[in-house]
Amino acid sequence: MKIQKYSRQRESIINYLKSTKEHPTADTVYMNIRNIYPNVSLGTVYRNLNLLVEQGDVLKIICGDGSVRYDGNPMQHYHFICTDCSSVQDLEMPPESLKHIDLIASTGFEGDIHGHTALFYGRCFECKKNYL
Amino acid sequence: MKIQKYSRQRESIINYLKSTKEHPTADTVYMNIRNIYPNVSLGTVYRNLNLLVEQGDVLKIICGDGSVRYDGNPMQHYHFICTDCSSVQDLEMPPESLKHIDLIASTGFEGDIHGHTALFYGRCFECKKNYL
DNA sequence: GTCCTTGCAAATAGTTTGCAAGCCG
DNA sequence: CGGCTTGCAAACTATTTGCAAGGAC
Repeated sequence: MKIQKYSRQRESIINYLKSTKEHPTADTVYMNIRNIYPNVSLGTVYRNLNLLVEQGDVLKIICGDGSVRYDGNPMQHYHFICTDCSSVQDLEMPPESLKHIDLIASTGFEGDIHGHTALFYGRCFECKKNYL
Repeated sequence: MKIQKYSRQRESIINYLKSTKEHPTADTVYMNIRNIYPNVSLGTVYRNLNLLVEQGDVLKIICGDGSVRYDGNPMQHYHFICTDCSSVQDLEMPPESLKHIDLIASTGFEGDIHGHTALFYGRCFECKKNYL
């Protein structure tokens, strides 16, 4: 891990990410940080997001359509994305509850499987209400 | 499904995709089609890939890093990506062997889960040899 | 003072689109 | 012929990077 100095922009980014459950995009982070530091640049936001992801302080979520979102909770957990409103939500399931699928995937495969990524989709609670 | 006319470029793209297990990127498809039709444009390749994916003739694979690859086998199946050489390989496991994880993910979640995407990673058979 | 970090702008990668010409049916 | 498809180039989106000025320690 390389030497790193304090920066209020970085602090502000991580604070914002830890304060929300929205799983914002880089651009949404940028919009929010600009409320506090109006001169912050998008480049700075990207540089810090990459840094935080590298350090393991923030998760980078690649959604099913290739778009990218960030999560201030670095603990391993699974995500759900609503096919109606595109919101990304955390799932409560314990992370180890899917550990066995690596073994299932290994059957008949000659390489070594070390892990997986998974993303669940469907209709979220809010959108479900519109279908009554 | 809209009216569609034959085009040798499209035919050539689907033939190429069905002939390989490499899971090529759009650019790799372009390179290969250019061997047959040197004047084909990248725009045409993208237009046809999107069309084929829409029609369900081809799968679009979003890799863990957000890069995109295409698969000429449209049957549902899971993929493995090697963390050493980045190759993408098909897994033999029956697609229904993971159907139960949607139920696991549903516990404690108020929305409806309709499905999931999953991608396995590790070291492929070829790369494994280099570690003996 | 050193050198990490920033703002700005330009550069890049991947993909899409407008348009006139070309090809299928 | 009508209209889907193409090649070409320009446009676009998301992200990265070079550089001189600013800030942390």
